[in-house]
Amino acid sequence: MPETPQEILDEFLVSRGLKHTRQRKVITEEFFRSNKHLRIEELLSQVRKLDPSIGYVTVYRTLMLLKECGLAHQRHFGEGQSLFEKAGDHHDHMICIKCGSIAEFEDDRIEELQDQIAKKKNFKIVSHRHEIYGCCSRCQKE
Amino acid sequence: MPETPQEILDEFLVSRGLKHTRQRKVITEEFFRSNKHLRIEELLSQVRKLDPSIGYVTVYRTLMLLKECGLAHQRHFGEGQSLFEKAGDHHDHMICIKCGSIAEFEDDRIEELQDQIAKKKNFKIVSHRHEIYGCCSRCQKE
DNA sequence: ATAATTTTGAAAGTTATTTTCAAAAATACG
DNA sequence: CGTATTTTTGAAAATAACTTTCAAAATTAT
Repeated sequence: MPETPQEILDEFLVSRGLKHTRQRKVITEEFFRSNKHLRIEELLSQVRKLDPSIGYVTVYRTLMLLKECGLAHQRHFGEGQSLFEKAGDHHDHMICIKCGSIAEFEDDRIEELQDQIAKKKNFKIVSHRHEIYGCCSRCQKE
Repeated sequence: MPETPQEILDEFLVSRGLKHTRQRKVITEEFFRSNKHLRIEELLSQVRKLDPSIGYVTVYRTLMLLKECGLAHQRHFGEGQSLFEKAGDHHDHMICIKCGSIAEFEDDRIEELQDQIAKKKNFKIVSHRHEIYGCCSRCQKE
């Protein structure tokens, strides 16, 4: 029952008549091995250490697949490139505007209040994003 | 003391040695007259009803000025173009993923919880974004 | 093996801005 | 008020960050 990401991806590929490739395997493994928020370019350079022939587009497409089968989330913090993170238990983000570091937080009380607000307007929540921007403790010292 | 947006912009222009132009006046007035979230293109077409010679770039640049002097906020909901809204009392957004309508909400209890979370990590909040995505009551009926 | 499909990587195309540049407008100066 | 100086403007070119296209290469089916 607790399938690994690779197994979930495999099933997804089969269910869609898609193929198994060396590139998809390497990219997926690298993505799940690293546990940070990654830009496409970052994952690309990690993956190229293992196989220099892999191109940007393949990493991009593989991340789209991971998103489609629910194994990854794409985040757009501030401007610029988006970041991808492993799907897992829910959490929100606290982003330092100086160093770019990202801390995660979670608070059931906030989720509860959100639900109340939505219910009052008869709005059906599909997802949400809650990001706190500011200065992390390390950067405040400088 | 309670200066109008135009006055605040004027002071800002003077303080930076910038000039007063007919275009800036029209664009700013239109922006503050309408009270929705506006795309650059939307504001452009409103403004062109008053002066068809005004170009996209001037609207864009004027909005950047309004942002710089704190009179406007730029929002990036989902993908696509960004929206600009008047700065004013704080509120967050509830966005319908079907029709794109935007409702505003505000909840001091959530703000309070946020502050608590930040304090615990010794994080100094500068701003935040909190967006709820889902289906508005009207779209649910279809 | 061979045929039928899907993938891949490079290059071209998109979208939404941003920047550049020469002409036009605004303020400063005499 | 005219002229000089600087800033603006609008059109067009440039960027950033994807997204799509296409012919060659890799997979899977037969």
